Amino acid sequence: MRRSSTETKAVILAAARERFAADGYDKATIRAIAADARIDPAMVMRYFGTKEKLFAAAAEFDLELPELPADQAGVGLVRHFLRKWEADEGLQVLLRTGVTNEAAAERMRTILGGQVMPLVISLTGDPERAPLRASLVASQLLGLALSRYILKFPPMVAATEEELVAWLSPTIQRYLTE
Amino acid sequence: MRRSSTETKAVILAAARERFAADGYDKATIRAIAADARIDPAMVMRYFGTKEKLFAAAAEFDLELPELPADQAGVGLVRHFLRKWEADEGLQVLLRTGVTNEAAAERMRTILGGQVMPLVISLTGDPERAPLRASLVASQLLGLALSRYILKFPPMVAATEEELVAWLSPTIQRYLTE
DNA sequence: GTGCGAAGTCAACAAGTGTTGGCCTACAAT
DNA sequence: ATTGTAGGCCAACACTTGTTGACTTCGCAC
Repeated sequence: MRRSSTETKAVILAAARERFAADGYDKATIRAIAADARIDPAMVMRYFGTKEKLFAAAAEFDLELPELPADQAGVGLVRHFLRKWEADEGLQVLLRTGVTNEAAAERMRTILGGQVMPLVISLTGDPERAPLRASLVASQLLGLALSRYILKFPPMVAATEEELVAWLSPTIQRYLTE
Repeated sequence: MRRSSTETKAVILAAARERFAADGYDKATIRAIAADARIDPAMVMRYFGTKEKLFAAAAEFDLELPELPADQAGVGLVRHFLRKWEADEGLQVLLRTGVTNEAAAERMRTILGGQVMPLVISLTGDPERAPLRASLVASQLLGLALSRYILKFPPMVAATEEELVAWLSPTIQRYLTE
């Protein structure tokens, strides 16, 4: 039984996302990805050309930040971030490899500048301090993901979504409005 | 000109720290470390046995958290963390590889439990919520390091120590006392 | 000077990596 | 039934990695 070209490409991409998210760029082997997709490693090269290009495709990512009332931005951002992380492997892919890979780090900077900053500007109407505000917000949210999902600090793993929202949202709110 | 055994071992360890901090465990090659130390790769093995053991030695780390008056803990912790990061490569070594290496992640959990938590307990006198409080503090401080030193978000890189202390210390203070 | 042990080098290994090119083989159109 | 083509596989390449063991050389004690 044979798969269509687009089908196979999608299967490979899904397997790649999973592996990159779980293991990071270097430890996610073309052979391992191919095995997950039940396919020969050569096919991965045929469809994506190169491991770097495969990663670029797997790291495609949109935060899909919602419009938010300014006084609930903190709560909304923390909750949205947590749900996005758990629903979409893209963020984990980027964080897992951005730490040791300049291209992935650059991608995260681009997301900060292209997706987070515009929201902060529209929320605060203050283009001057928006870059710093956006970075501070990102620092706390990425720190959350790091300690809960990557380093797995036990209290962060045990905490519920609502507890985390309650603790972190005032921080985010202050970074946006103070 | 020949070096003594202990001298050589120290030179290797210093080179290893630098490489592990800059590149992470996998990309920091025994050969690269040896070249930095102007020595044959075989010597590294002779002195440390194995790459894993060399890493364990290079990742030895003490936060050296100071005693702090409870009402200035936020300011003190942020400032101490920033200075410690810049003075000692140990933290960078751990963060750069903890993201894709379970042993290093475990080490960070140990530091959280063995060094941060005790301070939080002595600061708050509340052993019940100390684990969560300590984790929240760590999440913001590690997020800071991540965005400033690893991902290099431009506004975080440009900010001065005092600006960062001013922004982050209320957060830390609240995680400790609220 | 002669040894001898410690400090250092060299060459090679086995395993794993991304990547390539040639070869099959199923399937739909003719 | 034949055949062309697109999907798939296999074996091998060139290279890098950690690691090993045999060999060399320096410098001090006698």
